[in-house]
Amino acid sequence: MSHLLPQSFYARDALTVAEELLGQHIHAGDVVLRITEVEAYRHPGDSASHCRMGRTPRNAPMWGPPGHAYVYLCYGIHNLLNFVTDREGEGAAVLIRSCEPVRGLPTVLARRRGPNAPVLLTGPGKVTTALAVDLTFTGRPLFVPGPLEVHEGEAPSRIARGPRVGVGYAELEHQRAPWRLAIADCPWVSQRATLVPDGERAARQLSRAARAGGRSARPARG
DNA sequence: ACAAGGATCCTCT
DNA sequence: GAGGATCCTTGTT
Repeated sequence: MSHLLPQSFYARDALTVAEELLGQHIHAGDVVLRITEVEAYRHPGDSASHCRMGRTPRNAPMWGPPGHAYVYLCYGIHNLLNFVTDREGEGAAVLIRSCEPVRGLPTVLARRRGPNAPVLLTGPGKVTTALAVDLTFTGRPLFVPGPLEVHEGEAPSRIARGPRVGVGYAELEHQRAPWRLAIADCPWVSQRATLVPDGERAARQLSRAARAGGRSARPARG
């Protein structure tokens, strides 16, 4: 028996919700996926967010009450799944980027085209394909019984952070913000090279300084 | 009404 | 590592 996350879970800052979404389970029909990688799109003033231009018909769910899905079409091809956070009237959400299969693997494989193996669920377009989530899911609540639910899963032992992917159009500050979060040392994560596990940033700076012969280490990035 | 470009994925070199 | 697929949203004329 698993437990639906309440709407209050989502009624917080997107970065906090993103962190706590890692390890939780998405239920859609017979498929259950464990969330392994997310990105926070924050309110206010996040120039990488779809809400950067204010309220529009497409991003309306992001401004609505928390705990609802926001699904949009990316590059004319992929449906990307977000969970709305913060309060009604604030445009913020968490993008679900990667998952680990928990149940319904045959269904997931049947929905998939292309190679399987480690890239099966690493990337936001693949997650929606596996869940059969499309644009009709936008605005739907996640905290009541229905076709798309989020349940309590297993919290990760360690988290890694890095810059968000594909936001080159944003201001530098928001390109670099470490608002992509993933379960550390988890194979079900995309673009792992740019992620740093919590607690290792200081260690990396030290070793970099050592390699540079103790001379001027460059200032930390981000 | 028009043009531009995108929170990606896959294939091929 | 580069490019094409593919179409909707958005801002501009």
